[in-house]
Parts: sequence; structure tokens; C-alpha cells
Amino acid sequence: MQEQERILLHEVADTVGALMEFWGFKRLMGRIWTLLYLRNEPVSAAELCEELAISSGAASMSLAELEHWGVVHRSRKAGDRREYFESENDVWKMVSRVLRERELVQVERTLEVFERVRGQLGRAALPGEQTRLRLLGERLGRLTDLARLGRTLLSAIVKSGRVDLAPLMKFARRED
Amino acid sequence: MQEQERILLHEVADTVGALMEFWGFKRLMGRIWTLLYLRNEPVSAAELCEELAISSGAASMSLAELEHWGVVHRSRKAGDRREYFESENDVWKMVSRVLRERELVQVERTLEVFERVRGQLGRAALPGEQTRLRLLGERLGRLTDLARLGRTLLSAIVKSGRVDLAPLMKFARRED
DNA sequence: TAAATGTTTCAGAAGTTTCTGAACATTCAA
DNA sequence: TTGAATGTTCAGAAACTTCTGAAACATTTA
Repeated sequence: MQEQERILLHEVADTVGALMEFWGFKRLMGRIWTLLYLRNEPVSAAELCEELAISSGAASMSLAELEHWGVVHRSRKAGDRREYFESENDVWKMVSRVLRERELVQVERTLEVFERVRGQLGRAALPGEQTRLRLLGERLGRLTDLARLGRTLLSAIVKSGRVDLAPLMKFARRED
Repeated sequence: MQEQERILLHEVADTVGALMEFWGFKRLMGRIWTLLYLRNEPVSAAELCEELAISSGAASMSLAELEHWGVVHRSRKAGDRREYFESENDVWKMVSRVLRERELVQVERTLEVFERVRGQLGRAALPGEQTRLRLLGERLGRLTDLARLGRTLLSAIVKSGRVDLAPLMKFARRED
């Protein structure tokens, strides 16, 4: 591989790393996954350590976490006792899984609290406080609506991904 | 205000705080904004410090940042030297601003790198490497498509918000 | 079985973020 | 102008996250 190519690949990997960090994952996870994805072949842990200048411990932990998210798989080569790692190739599968298991869960937790508190506030009304509590309930209601909207959007994205991404992709390209 | 009501409001504030933290903001910003939003009246910095058990420094910094995001406004009362704070009431305005200025910017930065690297890789082709580089270009292309999709979705959400949120909200309610 | 090789775990190092508390700055009434 | 009340800034404390490096563990081969 040419030196220039290596530099370019690292640039992409670091960019995805930054995006992943922004999204609440470890930067290193993004860097590792991207290198594996662009290489498109099994790569040993040792080589990743070398390439990314990280410790074996960091590689082991990050790879385990990536595997847990289903975005990296490990395999073996006959006559070689090292483990090799490959990226999941269906990037949409990755994204929708994260949306479903992280973002959606978070939004649903939030919604539960909003709805429960709304109920409890209603019951807590003292005489002469009804007006204030009604206004409070309205505001909480607006937060609840927003959370529901978020949940709906997330569900829609996740579902559309499971069925057919093509229409959305076409839409995406038309935008340029 | 009843004690039970205070507890419930804090529960909501802490929940939104957690959501905000998950979204990359400071937890405290979410807690402050939520209390202001639910109170629906100007509140002094001192009272916020008291209520949330935080230092005046933290309050000052968080409020400044919330103001910078346009989600909290300060006001004064005649004959009172203190500053008072109120939340922005249009929650959608808040969300769309964050999506536009943070998420969208991040996605666009990412896209720029992908597209530039794709161009440079094409030019870097040595004889006998064309096939490999073409495959690499394809994978990078798929990442680029995904980023474009993200950009499109974000734009759509932001734009729909600026124009009319109602259809989306109706959709959201139907979902339950 | 033991040596060699490869992998995981984890204590604590290093780095990062957030908060405190006190010094400093500003405002306003007198 | 002074000084009391209020607001901001910032050095460093505290809390949290991520990474290293080495030891423990696991697996394969001789």
C-alpha cells in the first residue's frame, strides 16, 4: 500500500472516529471499525495495534465492544492461531441497530417519566391550585409531545431500514 | 409549592438533564432549562442555585451557554437589580436550532472529508492497483451515501420545523 | 506436559470535563 | 464617588472516561 493511501485512509478513520465520539461512542471504536471497513479483509489485532498505535488492551476492549454492537466479526484462518477481525458490511444494519437499542431506548425512558409525572401531578392537585397545575400539565404535555415525535421519527427510520432503504437513498441523492 | 410537586419537577428536570447529556450537552444545562420551562416565569440566578444546589459560578456559566443557544432569555424587573431568567417556550425552535448548528455541521464536515479523499484516491492510482482502488472507492462511496442520507434527514426535519410541525405531530400521536 | 503464542482483564496513569469558590468586575442607589 | 448587591471569570478540585502495560488466562503445538 502506498504511503499516501495510508494517510488518506487514516483521515477517513479519524473523521468517522470524531463522528462516533460526537455520537457518544469511543473515538477508537470508530477508528477501528473504519479501517476494517475500508480494508475489506480480515485483519489481526496485532496489525490494528501497529496501524493505530494503540495498546493491545485497548484493541481487545474496543473490538469486544464493537462485536457486542454487531459491527465487527471475528474469524480464524486455518493454520494460524491469531484471531482476525472484519467489519460488518451492511452499514445501515449498524446504524439502525444503534438507533433502536440506544436512542430509542433513551427516548422511551424519558417518555415514561414524563407520562408518569403527568399523572401524579394531576392527582396532587390542592384546591386553589388547579389553574397553576393545569398550566404546568400543559407544558409537560408539550415536552411529552416532542418526545413522542422523536420516538416516531426514530421508529420510522429504523423500520424503513429494515424493509427497504432504497427510496430514502434515492431521496438523499436527489438532494445534492 | 408542595413538597411533592418539587420532587416531581426535579424528576422531570433530571430526566431531561440525562437526555441532554446523552446528546452531548452538560447535564446541568438540561436541568436548568427544564426548571425554567416548567416554572414558566422569570427566576433569579440565586433561586436556581438554591433549588439545584449548585454554585453561582456553575449557574452563571450554564445560563450563558443556554443563552448562546437561544433557549434561555434574561430579563429584569423594575426596581430590582437582579437578573431573571426565562426559558424559550418554543421547544421545537430549540431542537431545530441544535440540529441545524450542531448535527448538520458535523455531518457536513464528515461529508467533505469523504468526498475529498475519494477524489484524491482516484488520482493516486498506480498501474495494477486500479481494481483494489476501485473497490476501496466503492466502500468509501457507501459511507458517503450514508452521510448524505443523514444530511438529508436532518435538513428535512429542520426545514419541516421551520414551516409547519403539525403534520409530523399528528403522525406522532397516531403512533401510540 | 510444557513452552510458545495470542487474548483478556484490570489497576492505575493520563487525559478530559464539569463544578466550586473566591477574586474580580459591574451596576445602581444614595 | 462610594459601597452594597449582583454577576462573571478562572484556577484548580473533583469526577469521570479512556488508555496503557503487565499479569493472568487460554489455546495451540511440540
